Amino acid sequence: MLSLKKYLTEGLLQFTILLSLIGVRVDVDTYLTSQLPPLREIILGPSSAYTQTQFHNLRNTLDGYGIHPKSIDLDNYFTARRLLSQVRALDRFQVPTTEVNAWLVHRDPEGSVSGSQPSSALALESSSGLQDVTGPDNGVRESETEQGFSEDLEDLGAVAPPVSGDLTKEDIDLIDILWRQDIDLGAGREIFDYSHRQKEQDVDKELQDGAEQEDTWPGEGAEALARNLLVDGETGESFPAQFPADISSITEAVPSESEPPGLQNNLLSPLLTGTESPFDLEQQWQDLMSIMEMQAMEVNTSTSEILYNAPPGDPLSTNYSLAPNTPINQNVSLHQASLGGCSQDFSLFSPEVESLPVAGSSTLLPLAPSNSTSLNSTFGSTNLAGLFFPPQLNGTANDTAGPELPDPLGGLLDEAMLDEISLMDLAIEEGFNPVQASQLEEEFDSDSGLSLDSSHSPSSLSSPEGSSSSSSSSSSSSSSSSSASSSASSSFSEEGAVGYSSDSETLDLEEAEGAVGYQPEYSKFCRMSYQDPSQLSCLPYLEHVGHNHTYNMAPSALDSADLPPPSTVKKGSKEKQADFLDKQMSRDEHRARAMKIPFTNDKIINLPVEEFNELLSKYQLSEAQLSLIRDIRRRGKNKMAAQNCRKRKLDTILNLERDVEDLQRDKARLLQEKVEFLRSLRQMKQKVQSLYQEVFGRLRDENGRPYSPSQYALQYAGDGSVLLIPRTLADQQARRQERKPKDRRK
DNA sequence: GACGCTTGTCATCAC
DNA sequence: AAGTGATGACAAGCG
Repeated sequence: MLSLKKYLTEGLLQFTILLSLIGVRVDVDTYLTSQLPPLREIILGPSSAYTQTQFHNLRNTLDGYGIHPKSIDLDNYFTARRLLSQVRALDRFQVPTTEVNAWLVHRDPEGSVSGSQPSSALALESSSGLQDVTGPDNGVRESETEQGFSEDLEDLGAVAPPVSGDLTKEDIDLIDILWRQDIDLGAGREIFDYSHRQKEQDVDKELQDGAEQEDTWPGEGAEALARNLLVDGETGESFPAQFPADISSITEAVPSESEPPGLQNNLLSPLLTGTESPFDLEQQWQDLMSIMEMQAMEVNTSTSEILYNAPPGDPLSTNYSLAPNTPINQNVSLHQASLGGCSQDFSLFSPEVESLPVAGSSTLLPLAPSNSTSLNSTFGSTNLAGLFFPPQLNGTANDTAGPELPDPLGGLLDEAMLDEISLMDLAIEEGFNPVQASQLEEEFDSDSGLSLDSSHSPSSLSSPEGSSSSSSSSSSSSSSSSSASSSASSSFSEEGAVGYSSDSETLDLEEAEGAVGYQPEYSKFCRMSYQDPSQLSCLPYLEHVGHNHTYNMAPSALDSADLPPPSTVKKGSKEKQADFLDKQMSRDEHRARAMKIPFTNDKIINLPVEEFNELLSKYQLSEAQLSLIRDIRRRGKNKMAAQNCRKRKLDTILNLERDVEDLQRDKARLLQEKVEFLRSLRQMKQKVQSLYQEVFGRLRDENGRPYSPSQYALQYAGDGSVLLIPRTLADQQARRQERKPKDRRK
């Protein structure tokens, strides 16, 4: 029951706070279901701050500082509050440039070529990809680099503005507004959902239309070959184009004339699979990507400039575009495929080209959601094969041609890609990618504070008040002093709960001042005074001037009984001072004086039980006196406990606020990562498409005529072979394969 | 005088 | 069982 109650109270409280801070639309369930312990703790967490026991444990076990959790560090306390406004100022969608730099550093290794070659970012790919492919003489690395660059530009809208092209200005504005709201509220993927759902519907329609278009496509090759073999138009040699199992290239075609055209094990090329689901997925991605791109550019100018606008400095896109490109020039070759030097003709009969207003040079356009039916459907399966099977130029004039077909591994990769995609979407929707969890921790190591409790944040470990410590950077003095004081609090008698043995200083002070107040409080106020304008609080006799509203109200009864009215006695300065001091005394102090308690309230409150009892035994005290002493002790301890409790509450709120900020930062970062992933994916698809077109266009039948794209399609088998099969058969297989992932998801 | 904030205090629970 | 801490609730005081 206890744990349940705590869960309810703490969980609800924190949950509510989170919701209020981050926005109603926060999908807390995702965090709850998230397998990140810190997140769970944020919501349900054994609340470090509210659950004292676990709070202690966390401190002791995780912090390693051994600071007593109950110690009140008013330095941190007030520092945190003072800096709260500053922290709030940061509570907005921000992707610090440092983060971007971090990405660059992290991703450099991935795309070493791209990262190290700033100029590459500017390269345009567009149609150059095909040109590069057709030009075997081109330097492998250079050509590929340029290709990747051109793709980048195309991605940016120069060649193929996929989604933005469909959006009207009003749409863009609306999206932008929604996006801003999303950012402010810390939520908003609904926006994307909504948008891409609409897009999805549109895409479905388009897909259907496109399918019809494709069906009615006039076939140039005319006769439907019963064979799925590649035939050299010149030699008449039939052969199946084969890809090496290692996926890295299209190996020499293995002559297998006996191979029936309908090898069911062969998987349809992503280019040829004209099914809806992949298309939808692709469409959604592109929609989302375009939206986020616009958003990213507006939300974070610097980031957007780095990521999108500055071609030379676009490390991400460069990386992604180049990485796949690098391997492109290897091993891929369709031997025996009759090129006939008509590599440029393929665009004329290529279904993709014809069906789409995209020429061979503008192969990127097919990606436009509006009309890229065949392409979208083909690439719809989101095949990353391009990464692994980049187009390669063989260097040899003929066979190379190099064309690599979209995906040698065909459906295998398609499924894998679907999984990957789903995982990515899931991660993004949930705000966290399990795979990136560790990365997130690294990125936000110091200030991440993904966890609710300060104990998770190294920076917050330095002191009981994680928030204050985390924000202590603004005032180094405060941080140092606070941490030092908190760490030393156990040795001092400042914290009544911690150090009961009141030091001589306290006693002296009290004796000098006539048992005024509690030394612990004086120490606290003095410590906080360095940043508090009212440094007078350092002076014990001024403590209550501005803060204590209760103790300066001396009980009239007691006062009258014990202390003569000021007006009736001397009216000298001493009397005024005494009167002033009296007003500074707490009610309990007045009572103690009235009852002639022989020792100070501080002793009464802060002495350990044993010493306290020993002290009582030394005096002959009446029952009333004993009762008062016990009440004073109880109230005094409770007073400090209340202070601790309130401080913990504030800390908890501050920590939650910081956590929200961190989560928002993470979300923004993940969204940008997603944008980059989508961008690279689109580039790869474009590349694969162009390669497919090129390969297909170079194929010739026995008569030396090109195959009709409407009637034939290239198909990839699991063993890496590439087959030319009738389009109808390819479509059937494509549909079949698309059902698999769907079913599997269910 | 109402209002918000701070602080102290009480009651209660849990350890 | 007593002592103590934690915490919600309330009240008083102040600006």
